[in-house]
Amino acid sequence: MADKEEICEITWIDKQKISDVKKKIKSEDIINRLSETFKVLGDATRAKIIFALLIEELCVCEISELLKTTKSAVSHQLRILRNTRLVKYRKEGKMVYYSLDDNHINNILAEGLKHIEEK
Amino acid sequence: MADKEEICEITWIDKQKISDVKKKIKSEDIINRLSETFKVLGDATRAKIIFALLIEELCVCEISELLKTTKSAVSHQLRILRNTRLVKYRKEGKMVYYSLDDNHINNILAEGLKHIEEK
DNA sequence: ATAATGGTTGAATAAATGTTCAACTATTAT
DNA sequence: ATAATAGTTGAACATTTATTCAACCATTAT
Repeated sequence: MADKEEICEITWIDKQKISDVKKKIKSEDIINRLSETFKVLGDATRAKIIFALLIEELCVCEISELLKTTKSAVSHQLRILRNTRLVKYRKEGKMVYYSLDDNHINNILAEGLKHIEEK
Repeated sequence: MADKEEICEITWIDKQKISDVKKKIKSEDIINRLSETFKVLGDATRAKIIFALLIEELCVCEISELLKTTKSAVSHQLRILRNTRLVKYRKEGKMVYYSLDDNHINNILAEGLKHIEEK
């Protein structure tokens, strides 16, 4: 009961709870990497790109036409999607065609949709 | 074939593709709301709070102790989680206990974990 | 070789975001 | 009533982040 004032008033129970949760919680590293992934999906432009690629592969020019933004902006966002292994690409002459590079994306999006459709 | 230069060189096919994707893609509104949800999960502090609440309900003081941050910072993030209906709370005396308020969170996180564990 | 087009990149700018700090409310104990 | 504690809130600050712009590379056509 030494440092009662430090962590709420219910010190003893509190310490039990805290250390219990600390043991059971996912590792800091995993949580950080997971939140990084969600952060990537958490931008409207990138989300639109992904939903478009869910339908079929597209080149940068087509994506920028679709989103009504510059090729540069699209390219910047595609780089982020590439780095997080969410999209892959193939070159065909001058064109670069992007497509999804993760089987789980569909499931992640589907679960997210359930949340927003619920309330 | 009027505005060939505007959208890549393969104008005709391009227009077909674009309008096809435009028809099939999820509505702007849904994509925006979905990316908003992912944005909430895309912050390390909020993600840690959620993973902690996944184990058991906790008061603000316990969460701040667990994350080694101020109660203020935690409270600010909890407000965001409240507004997006990811957590709920109950008051007990001076304490406010938070818990998860969405059955889908588990699934969303699980799908996200599959992605980061894959590569 | 030169021009034109698709795409990438880095720097700069503007907007969004997270934490801190101080002041505040609400509840409990003295 | 007063003090103490749990929690919330708004403003300020620093950091991050997305878009724009210009310059650049790569590929194809003339």
